[in-house]
Amino acid sequence: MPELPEVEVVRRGLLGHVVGKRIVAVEVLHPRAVRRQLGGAADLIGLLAGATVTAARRRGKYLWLEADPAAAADPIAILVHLGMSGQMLVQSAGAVDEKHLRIRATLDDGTELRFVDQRTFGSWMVDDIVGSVPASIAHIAPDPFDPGYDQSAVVKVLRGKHTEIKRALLDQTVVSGVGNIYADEALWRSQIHGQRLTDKLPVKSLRAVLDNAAAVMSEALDQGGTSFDALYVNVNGQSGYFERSLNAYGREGKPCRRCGAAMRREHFMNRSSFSCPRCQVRPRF
DNA sequence: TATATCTCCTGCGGGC
DNA sequence: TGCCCGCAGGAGATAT
Repeated sequence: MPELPEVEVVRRGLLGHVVGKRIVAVEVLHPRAVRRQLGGAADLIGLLAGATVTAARRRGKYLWLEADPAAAADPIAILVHLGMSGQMLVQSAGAVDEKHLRIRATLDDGTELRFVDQRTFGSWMVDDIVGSVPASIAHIAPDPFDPGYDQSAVVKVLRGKHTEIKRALLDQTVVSGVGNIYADEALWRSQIHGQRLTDKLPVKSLRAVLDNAAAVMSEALDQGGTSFDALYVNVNGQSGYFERSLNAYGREGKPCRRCGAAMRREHFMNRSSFSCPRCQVRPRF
């Protein structure tokens, strides 16, 4: 599942393959892939035709390509969210279409930028850039690798909330980039159960969770991201290796790598959470 | 206003 | 073999 490290791997790939290229044509093969575009597929196609990509940027799990439109105007952002299964692939013209190909952008060097998305949670949209980010993600908080990230400010927000720490970690308006996998990893490293309340946790613990979230995502990035199957790949279709380094996620019943206790799995927010019953004591309410 | 829950979607695996 | 069901989960919409 693409979280910050996986999106960053994709962004870096796009830097080398797409930036500097002009979009010759765009084809939308599934309406859900452009559901965030107010004018629909025709609008997106019209805005992108002839645009030249000038940069590839990211905030949290959102990725965008900055582009100069064909008609003289302000730069636009091609805002991309990979959802659960989105892939941005650079393919040569004539390559066989992927089964779940949703959008095809043909570039002026003959290659194609393809958006492939099995579960259709991902999307593309064209957006205005306000300040330094697309307008529609202005509410998304900086991620731990953003120059504008301020851990003290995040701790202050957490202390002002009355909610569970894992829920807060997944709230992209508090700190962005963290998803279910890295939230579990950060909490395991911090020896804190995800149901502990943010306003009851000491500042030291909140800082530790945020530090560990940044550390685990940094390590994952170094290994090309986390892949469990073919649903996450870089622009060349290759998978990352961080899955081998996970200490919590997906390890139900296996011994905790710190104390040896059997790892548990709990249902939380309609998804699974993995933790150590000995190192991460569940709070009593 | 803040927090919690529901919904969208597809493919896979397990059970019958 | 084929059908049904649960599961995976990001984020916006809706409910409390």
